[in-house]
Amino acid sequence: MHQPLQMISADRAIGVPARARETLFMEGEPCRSVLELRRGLVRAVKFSSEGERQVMALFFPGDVLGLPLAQEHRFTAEAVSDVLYARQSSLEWQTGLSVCNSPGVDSPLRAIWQEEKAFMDRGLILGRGGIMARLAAFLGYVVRRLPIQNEVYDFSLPQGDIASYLATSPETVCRLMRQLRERKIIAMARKDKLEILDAQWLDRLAAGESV
Amino acid sequence: MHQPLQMISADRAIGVPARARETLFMEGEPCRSVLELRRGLVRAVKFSSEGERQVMALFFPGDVLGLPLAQEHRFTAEAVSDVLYARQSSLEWQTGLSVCNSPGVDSPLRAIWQEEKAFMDRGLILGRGGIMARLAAFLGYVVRRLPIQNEVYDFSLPQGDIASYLATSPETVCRLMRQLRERKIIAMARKDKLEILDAQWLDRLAAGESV
DNA sequence: CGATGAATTGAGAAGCGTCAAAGTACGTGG
DNA sequence: CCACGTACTTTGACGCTTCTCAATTCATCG
Repeated sequence: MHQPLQMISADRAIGVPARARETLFMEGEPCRSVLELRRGLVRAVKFSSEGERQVMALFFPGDVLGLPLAQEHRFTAEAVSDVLYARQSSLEWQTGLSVCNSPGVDSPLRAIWQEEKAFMDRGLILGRGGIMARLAAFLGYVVRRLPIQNEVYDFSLPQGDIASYLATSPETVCRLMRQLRERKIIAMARKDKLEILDAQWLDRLAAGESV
Repeated sequence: MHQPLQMISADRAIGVPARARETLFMEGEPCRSVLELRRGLVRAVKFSSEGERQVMALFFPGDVLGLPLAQEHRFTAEAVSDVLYARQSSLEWQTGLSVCNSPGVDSPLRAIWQEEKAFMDRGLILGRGGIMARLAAFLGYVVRRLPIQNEVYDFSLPQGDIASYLATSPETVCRLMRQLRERKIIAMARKDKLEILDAQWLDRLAAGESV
């Protein structure tokens, strides 16, 4: 199932590869290393006490995840698509904390904030009334973080994950996406290609206007 | 409106008082001090880009909030009830970071994680289907963090705040709370006193069983 | 070329939001 | 001490949104 990675050293620059749906680290596991995502999407997953699975956050190229704020990882990280990432030892990272009391903070604190923000962003999105508002806000959010290639975004994110992230059902996600397509607000030439045709309209939907 | 606080020094031990609904710090304001809550409840509020208000997290006695992960505060902190808190200079706190690379981590990192967790907990609650599940999970959560006095919790939290936290309407919160009272799952002798009569049942509701 | 998981679509029912109005608690000022 | 204003809670009625279930089509991979 999960193809074993060959742990070639000296890929600090290039990055370690992982296949779609592979688990990068698991909740509860001791924090051994910090990951910096280079390519692809990673989802943070948590299981509520009753065992229900939830996508709590998404991480994009450039993001750092798995910071050792506690002894153990606070969530499970899974590759959504095929990814490339770099690893750093947690201890190494922690020693980096000592050197950051300079006023120009571009330090580990920034990384912590960036990781935390991913979770807070979901809260902000889930707080909206109406699933269309959530979806529109979500698309706006994702698009701001996704690498763009001539107007088209690489959107290889299963609708099941979107549904879980938005706390709704896959069917609803599908129907609302179709609406957005029919109204020419977005376009999807392929299932994994996203284009925003009318960003303003999307914003208005995110604001809760039914239009 | 906001009674000016007299900034008596040497209340590091006792704590500074603030009245209900007072703003402790505002989003965007530069991080000057870190707060440690001693008594009462504080809510973290954010305004979505369209100006809609959201309660993103709650802080309980013992919690630390306002950590300078960035230059500016990432949310607005408001006293829900009358509160007592201690202040520490942000710079002082930051220098504390340097001294924490020991393995026994009971350091600033723990405080960061605790603050972040408040936001993540909301995400976990909002992820559930059915508002009753959310409310039940919320009550279970709150109760685990609230100081108890012989079986009865001090629950001075307006339903409007609960509604905002749960991303629902105040009316729905009211109706569901009444259901819980009628089913003898909770009891509220007064509006600000909460008692859990059947914790197991509450858990089942939180798990999504309609029962 | 089948097999597996994801996306799609429809129909029906229930949950929940909205609007409107009245009731309650609490602090403030006369 | 009472009257009033403000903020919060409660309740009802109505209708849309969204979930659930089920069936079909579509993609991807072996």
